[in-house]
Amino acid sequence: MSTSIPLPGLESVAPSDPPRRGPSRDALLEGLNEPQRAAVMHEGAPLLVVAGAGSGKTRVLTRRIAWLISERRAHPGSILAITFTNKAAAEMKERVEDLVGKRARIMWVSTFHSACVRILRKESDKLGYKSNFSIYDAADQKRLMTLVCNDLDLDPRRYQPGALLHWVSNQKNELRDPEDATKDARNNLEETYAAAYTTYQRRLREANALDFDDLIMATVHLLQTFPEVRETYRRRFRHVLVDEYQDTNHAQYALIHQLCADNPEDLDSTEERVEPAELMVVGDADQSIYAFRGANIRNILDFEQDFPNATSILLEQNYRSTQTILNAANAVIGHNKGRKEKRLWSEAGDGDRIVGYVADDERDEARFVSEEIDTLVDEKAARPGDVAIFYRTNAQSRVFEEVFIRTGQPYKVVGGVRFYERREVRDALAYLRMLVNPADQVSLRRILNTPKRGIGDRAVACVQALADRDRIIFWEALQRAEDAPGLATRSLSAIQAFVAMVQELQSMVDAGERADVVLESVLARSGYLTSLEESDDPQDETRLENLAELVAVAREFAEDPLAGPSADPTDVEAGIVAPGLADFLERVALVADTDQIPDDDPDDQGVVTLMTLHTAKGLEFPVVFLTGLEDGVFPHARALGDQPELEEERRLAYVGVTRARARLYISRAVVRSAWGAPSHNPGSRFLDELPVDLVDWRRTEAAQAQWGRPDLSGSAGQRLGAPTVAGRRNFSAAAVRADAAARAKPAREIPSLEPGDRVLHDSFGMGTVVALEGVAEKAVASIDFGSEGVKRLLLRYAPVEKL
DNA sequence: ACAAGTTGGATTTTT
DNA sequence: TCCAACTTGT
Repeated sequence: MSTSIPLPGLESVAPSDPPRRGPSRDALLEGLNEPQRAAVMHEGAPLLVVAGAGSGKTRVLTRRIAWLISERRAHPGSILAITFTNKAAAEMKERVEDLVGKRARIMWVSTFHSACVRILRKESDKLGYKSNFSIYDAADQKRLMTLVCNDLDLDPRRYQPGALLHWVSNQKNELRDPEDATKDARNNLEETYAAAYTTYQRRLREANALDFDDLIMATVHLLQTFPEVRETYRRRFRHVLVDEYQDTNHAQYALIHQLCADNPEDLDSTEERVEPAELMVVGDADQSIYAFRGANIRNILDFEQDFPNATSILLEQNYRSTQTILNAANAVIGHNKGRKEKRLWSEAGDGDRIVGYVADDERDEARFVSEEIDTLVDEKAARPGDVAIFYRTNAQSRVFEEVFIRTGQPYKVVGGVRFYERREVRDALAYLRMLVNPADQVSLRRILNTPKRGIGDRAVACVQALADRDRIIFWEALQRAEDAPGLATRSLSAIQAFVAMVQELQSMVDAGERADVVLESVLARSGYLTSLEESDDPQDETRLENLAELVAVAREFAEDPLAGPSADPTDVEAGIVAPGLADFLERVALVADTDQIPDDDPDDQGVVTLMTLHTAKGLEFPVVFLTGLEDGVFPHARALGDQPELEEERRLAYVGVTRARARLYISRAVVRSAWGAPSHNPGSRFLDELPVDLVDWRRTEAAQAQWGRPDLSGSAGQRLGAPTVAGRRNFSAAAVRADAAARAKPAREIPSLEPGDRVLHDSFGMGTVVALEGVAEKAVASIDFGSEGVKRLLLRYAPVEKL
């Protein structure tokens, strides 16, 4: 392929010499402000770019990479750029390619996870994995952890797989392996958790599988344990750039540190010491909204301590929004403590005031939004495609969808149930994964009896017993099922038919058959398609469509190897590897939905976009509706009593506000039905943090009160008063009544509690109330359950009984 | 072995 | 309210 990689022999053919083929110096700096230029041109010491919302950080990143290549003669292969999403990676790559041409293709522009997988596939044997390892996502993890809980005979009420996994994830993010966790367990609970972690990890290894967190942790361990491997990559990557640095966790920080720090302490052979790579990280602490997933905001706040002699550059000029919107954002985020001061400003002028609306209930809120969109469109002030509606939780999208369906307004919901999480898609992928990696027990077990082929629990138990007895993996035991004691003849023949089918499919894979071809065979041979076609369930028709879609995705992949960010273009261009089934699976595991990524699709100009605030990060819209601004909804109820969590909610509000270019609407509902029962919500505290003169309130609570307050004198009022009165004296009667109510209806009376009260919880046992917050429906109690720890429980639902 | 019924649980989620 | 995971019944 005739690329622009400088090859001495070919240079004379092209009259223009290679460096000049790139953009000129001036072109690379054109349209950048002073600090942006400084960031692009910076040389040497580690650099932190604090990039406020809309301050052009992607621009800085892409221009800098282009600058490194064309002005500083960096080899594109020596550049490692890390982003958080594949979409961002693809976009960055494309933009750099636009600037410097095809040679940009051999850069590593990828997510942390993709980069780690690429390293691990090469080096997996050093860690005792085979290079065809599976990558487990959240659903696989949960399944595996459920198996572990069964193994260990853990009471599923006290030890939920979800909670265990969360804990394990935290351990991995902190780079703590099962031994560390076991060693440091300080009580019964932690010992059990550590035991679960140990078993979970053992089973992952047996399945030749790594979960998402492992990908990072294993890579760090690899670099720490094998200095020669680390030096290879340190020599290779001369420039490392990290986007969204505020969202990195400790393991990711350690990875960067391994690659870029000046003094990896554990490196003793000084002779081979390589100069550290040049590091630039870009981020905004105010947009850190993933702490709940292990992101550590300290990484960015402490950058200058972590990397001595680091410099930082602050980007405060915003190119997206009006000053009114920025003032609102600045005011809200200013309420967070301990942040580095940063004030966004814009040359765009003040623009329109923010429009506020207090609705009677969530339907009224949706109606308001819908009518307002109509007005904007009628006045030609905006197209529907310019409009986005944000909410805190996915469940809130429903009302908007209902209204839009009624009014005929086209819309799309981004997020929610994702393509790769659909049952049929997961089933199909499980087939493919077990073909590539038969040790992958989670996948194998998933499809063993899907569609139904008469291999039930009983049969599985017999085979498992054989596997345990002879210390072989489950798949091997299946192949020798005739040796399994106690297996019914019928089950045996079903298993043998299954094994024969799998072996036949495996031979296709071994022959290097394309992913789409294998997939189609799987669907046909397994009887999966037939079972869906024969079903009367109307849902199964959609399932068939989804599978057809999956086949199409596989076909596209098989025919377009370069499209995959995880494919190594160096190898592909050299013709070393053709993308196979394993590559397809890797791509599917690491790349989130392609079909739900919102971009500037011209078809979507007539379509309103709905999404959660988290999904909105990184996007921008001319018109934004920020809805559900109620204490308990946004900020979320679980954050109300917790300062750090409340600050994260506030950052979320900051993210939401700063998505808007020209027009921002904020709204809330006085009454909102959640899970059936209506509840009366006070306005979000974030509303009070907005300067009053910025908001034009179209309707206020006082105004809506005049229309009659249907709910206040009735049930809501009683709910407020009753528990307090019922408390103390009459508690047993109250408890009985609450119990009866709980049985009859999901909504039940709330036990009235005070700090110091003893309570009994269905699963946590005895506890002592330590704190209370919120009233009525939203009353939340912090209860100390001794060895179970302190839990925060929403009393409306928590199964607690006052003693 | 599987289908139907019951219960409990319920943020956000780039990978 | 709504969905998924369990239990029960055939």
